[in-house]
Amino acid sequence: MGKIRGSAAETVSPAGDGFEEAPQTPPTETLSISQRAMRRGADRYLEALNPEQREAVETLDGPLLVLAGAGTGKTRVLTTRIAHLLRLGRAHPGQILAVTFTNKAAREMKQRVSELIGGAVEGMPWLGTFHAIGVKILRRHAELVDLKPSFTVLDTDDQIRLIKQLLAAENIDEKRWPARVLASMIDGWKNRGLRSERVPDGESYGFANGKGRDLYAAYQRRLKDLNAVDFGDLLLENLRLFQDHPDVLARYQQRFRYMLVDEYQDTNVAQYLWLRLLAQREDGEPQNVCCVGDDDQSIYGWRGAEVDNILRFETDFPGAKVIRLERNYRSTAHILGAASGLIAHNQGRLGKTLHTEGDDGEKVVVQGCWDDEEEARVIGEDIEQLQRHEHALNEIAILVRASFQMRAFEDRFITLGLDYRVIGGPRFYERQEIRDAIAYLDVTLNPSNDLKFERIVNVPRRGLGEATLKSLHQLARANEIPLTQAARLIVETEELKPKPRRALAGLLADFDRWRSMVDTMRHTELAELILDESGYTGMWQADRSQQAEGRLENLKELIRFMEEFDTLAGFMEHVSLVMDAATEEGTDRVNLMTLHSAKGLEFDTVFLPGWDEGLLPHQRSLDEAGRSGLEEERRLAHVGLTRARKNAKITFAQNRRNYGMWQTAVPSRFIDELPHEHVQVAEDDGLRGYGPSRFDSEDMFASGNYETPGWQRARANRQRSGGAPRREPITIEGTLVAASTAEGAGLELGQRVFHQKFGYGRVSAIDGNKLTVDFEKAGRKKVVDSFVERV
DNA sequence: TAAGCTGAAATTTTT
DNA sequence: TTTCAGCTTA
Repeated sequence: MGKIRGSAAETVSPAGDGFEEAPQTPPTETLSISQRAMRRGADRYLEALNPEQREAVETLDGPLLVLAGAGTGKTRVLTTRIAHLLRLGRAHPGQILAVTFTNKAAREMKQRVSELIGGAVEGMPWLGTFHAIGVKILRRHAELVDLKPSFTVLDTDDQIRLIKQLLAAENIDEKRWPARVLASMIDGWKNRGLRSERVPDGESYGFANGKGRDLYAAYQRRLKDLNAVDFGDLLLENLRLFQDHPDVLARYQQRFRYMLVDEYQDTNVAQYLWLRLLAQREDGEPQNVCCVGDDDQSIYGWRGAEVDNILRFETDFPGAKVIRLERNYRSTAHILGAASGLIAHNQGRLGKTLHTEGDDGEKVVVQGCWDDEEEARVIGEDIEQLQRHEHALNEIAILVRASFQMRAFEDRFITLGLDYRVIGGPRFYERQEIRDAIAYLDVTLNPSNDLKFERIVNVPRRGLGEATLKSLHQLARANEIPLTQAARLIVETEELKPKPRRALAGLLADFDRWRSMVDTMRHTELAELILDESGYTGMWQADRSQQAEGRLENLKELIRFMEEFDTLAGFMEHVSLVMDAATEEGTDRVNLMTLHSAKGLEFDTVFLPGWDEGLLPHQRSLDEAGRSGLEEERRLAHVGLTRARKNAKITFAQNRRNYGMWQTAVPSRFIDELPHEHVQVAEDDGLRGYGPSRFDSEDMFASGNYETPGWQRARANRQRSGGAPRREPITIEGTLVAASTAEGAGLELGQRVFHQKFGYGRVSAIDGNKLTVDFEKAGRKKVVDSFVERV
């Protein structure tokens, strides 16, 4: 994982080592002896802040919005503020509510607070993600919302499986109305704080001709039956709890004397409502709520985040103070200038002007490429160049808009032997083997968890297929009992054939045995035993596919992770909410990730490939959300640029393969929105022109309309290597040893081919690497083999 | 039950 | 083009 760095002004020593007396503190008599003793540590941490940061830390009463631009020390303000509250004795750790979006952010905040206050205060119980805090509150009052305190939190897989069952029960064609579509609709409604009865008609009609709302309601009923909630419910049920039980709400309002919210621009409606309920005090006490965010970094609108929440803050919280952090400690003036100039094109923003006192640095480089392969090649070469100048690979990142872009880079880096790591992707907990393992553990503890039982009943294969499961379901539904119980009954009957019957009985006996060991055996050992005896480990050991080894490794990692908990139940409680991908650090590698997952990170050098119209901004964003979509894409571009400390390079490709079809791409409009004074257009150094580019000009540029600006640029930058796409020229340490020939490319007379300019056609003559092709639309043309693809 | 086939879809991702 | 899910066939 790329390191999250603090701002450049990271010079604070852990508080507690200073001797200065605090300049302004509350009356000493209100503090305990230990607090007074702690206070001798003084306010050195405040002196390390700039005036705006300091104001944000010291404005303790009333609503406060801190607009913290990229690299302006946002996390430091939040953590210092918490430390300050504690140091002044304004609140006990248990009276501060601090919410983040990710576990990572929560962990980091804990870490930094405890560094600031010298580790003297035990962990803050109410510092965590919205969801983690939501679970905590919900467990305490579960009965008030028709749940048992032991409720389980469903993951996405379980959700889908459950919805599939509902659709089947309603005889809804899953092809036309896929379960995942309904799942994401329900998710969207929950993000907006909507319970089924309040789903608007129009939206209800969006699924299965008006069954949307009813299915949502049925889904919720099933959840209650299962004593389960999904992620969205964690907040929604909190809202219900607070709304229906004002006394409970009042207790939390009084408890949380100070509230802090990180990444406020990412909050959705439900989270916003939740915060408002907690902050809205009727007893006349001030609403000490401090939200920190940056409207220019709001990039999660598509999953329910409402930029409006941050834009509306002053209306929502009358008398709110707004403090802008605009002093950037991260990037050079050129990078900042480019980013600021770009984001200034957005309309709906509160407006900030980032500035730095640092060097101008290098201008942002822009370079056009022929296609994505060349893009990868150019960037690969740049990286090798940087490497020769001892630039750490860890400090280089390639930020792409969509993950399919990564492939070209991975291919290239593998050929170059350049170490890289991919950040993001499927998270640890989401991996199949991890979910399977957890399902085994879950059923061991909780035999009535039907969804988990179904998941693993035939993994590894035990001959318990569709037919068996169907009988089980029938019996379970008829008697309203969990599947495992139905299984117990059914093995006593003649209903199943001997084979499945024996298999099922065996599995039940296994679970019983494992369950009997829960209290006596160490939970990590038990987990290993279960995975072993169930045949699950064996299944992957027998699997000779490439990924099998990694999966076994992940299972071991899971056991290691369990060590951090005392009991199996304790582990299960947290596993769905608090398990991140374990990213190795340590080795020096180039970082490859999406723009989304780059938020919050920073690197010396950042490459931003794929600034093509349609990719960034993404076409789908434009289609679905119009101007606000465009603005979110622009913010994404802005996030990308502001990740760079020293160097940023933007590239675009003139040809991109979209689902197999070559398409001519146009440079992103964002490129032309960058201020000229901060940008340098890369010149072709002529060194890269190997391969067919030496001799294909006569064909490529002799005829036809090649005078468009795009083609002119393409010509200026032409560095195409030999070989049809996906077929690298054979090189030994960069020396071309075998250029493509028509024969080598497997072309023969009559072969149907595709050309990005002329379309489809058939080869009518071959002369070395030059082909004569009869194109279906463009007629007979002479082209170089490397410009066509076999189809 | 399991491999092979066919057709549709194809951003971004956290909890 | 690739991937993946669901369906068909051995």
